[in-house]
Amino acid sequence: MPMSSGYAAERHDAPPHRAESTANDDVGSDELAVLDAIGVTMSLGRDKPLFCEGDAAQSYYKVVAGAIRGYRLLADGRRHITDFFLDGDFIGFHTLATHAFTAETVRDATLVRYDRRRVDALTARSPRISKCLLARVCTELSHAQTRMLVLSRMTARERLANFLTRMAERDPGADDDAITLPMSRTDIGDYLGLTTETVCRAFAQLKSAGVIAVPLPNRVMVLRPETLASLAAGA
Amino acid sequence: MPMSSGYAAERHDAPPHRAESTANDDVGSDELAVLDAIGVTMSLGRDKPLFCEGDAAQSYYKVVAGAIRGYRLLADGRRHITDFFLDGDFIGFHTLATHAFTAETVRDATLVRYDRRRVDALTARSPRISKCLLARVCTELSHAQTRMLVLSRMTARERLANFLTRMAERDPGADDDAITLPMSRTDIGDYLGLTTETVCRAFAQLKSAGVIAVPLPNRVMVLRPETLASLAAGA
DNA sequence: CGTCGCGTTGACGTTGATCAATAGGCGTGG
DNA sequence: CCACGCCTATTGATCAACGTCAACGCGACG
Repeated sequence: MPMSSGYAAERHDAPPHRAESTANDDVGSDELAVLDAIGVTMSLGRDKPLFCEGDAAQSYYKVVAGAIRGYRLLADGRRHITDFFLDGDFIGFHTLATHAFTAETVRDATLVRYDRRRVDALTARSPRISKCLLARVCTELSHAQTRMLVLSRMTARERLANFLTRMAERDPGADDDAITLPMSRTDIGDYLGLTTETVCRAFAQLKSAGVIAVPLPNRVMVLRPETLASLAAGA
Repeated sequence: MPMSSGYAAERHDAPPHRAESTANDDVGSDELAVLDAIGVTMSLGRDKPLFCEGDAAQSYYKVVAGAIRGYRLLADGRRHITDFFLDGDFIGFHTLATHAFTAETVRDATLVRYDRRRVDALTARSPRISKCLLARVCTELSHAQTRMLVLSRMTARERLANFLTRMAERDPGADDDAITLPMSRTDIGDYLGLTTETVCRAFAQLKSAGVIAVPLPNRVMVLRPETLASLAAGA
């Protein structure tokens, strides 16, 4: 029976990013070092496309600064944001012939771009790197399964709590209880399967319950981490 | 702009299973052949566990006959079925140290069980196999992203249409328009993020619209494939 | 023949979506 | 510096989809 306490919904998701410093096998940093020789740095303004769903994959990316959203659309415009990519995250490394989602900047961003052929040549030759790559994709798959549980079975409040918890884990802020959100309420809604208004109301509920404070729309202070965590886990 | 016609929601998901015969690189069948030497066949009755979420992963499986559900639970019992595994599907091959979900039989099933260490030894030595494995996991990830879009943005009717379309693709039945559903309405609901009752009503809607016929609860005839497909794509 | 499990349908409640209006920040131009 | 316009966030009122609770049908099985 899967009944561990605490942050149940995430307990199989080792932080998929910034794992370089803590991974039990230290392959991550090696991968990084090798890739750095290939990468080219670039900058983009807000809402600029990196690539489109269905495009032939020619490059991989790493986020240096800023934020990227990856999303899919239905024919009538309904959108789901698959994931946000923040500082240090890799984009598109698990790609078959074509990209599975569209990626664009949420705000001004600096990225490193890697030529796909050169990376693939490296990974094909090194079992070490390809093992690391496989582990990353597996982690992402586990994360996607967690997100499916969130999207299919959690209330708006729980989804937002889950999102905030995850952002807190990823946020570089020194404080564990202060989160900076680079994306809009609409983006958060499309990430959580909700509308902008419902996201706002969920924020309002968490505020009035004293769980968080929101001094600025993109700034969240966590006042009661345990309450937030148990909401995030669906308890 | 990702705007291709037809089955939009799935257009990046090459059939993740039974791809052995049609894959552009024929690595899949080789992987199969090598593994067959390791596997041990076993049979199970209905609702029997294969492994639990969080268990240390000791075996991988392939479904020979029957159906398996993989699911996750929230603390209060809310369930989401991550995926169904049908004839020919592999289970658990993309696993880190522990299983990311619980797996159990939906009905009587025959499986092949592979010792994890022996498989890992094989894959570690063969770039060919590990490349195939990576491709499979990437395909599954793309599929999971499609499911997130379905769960977050589609109506009950569209979700069911999507599910039926996918089952029709996977179903071994000679007829393209006859689907056998091995799982209960509750299972379908937990797969689609709906309740049993809503699944029933969605079936009723598709029936009264003349899109499908349901001579038996577990038997679905597709009367208007185009209508079903456009619903499944969210058009 | 009775019971059990599952599917189905109906009545009603609740959550979140939709539609609409207001507020607030921020940049631009007067 | 202030006025204006634009964009995003927020709040309110209403609506619809889906969930909940309950009853019933029906086949399987003892």
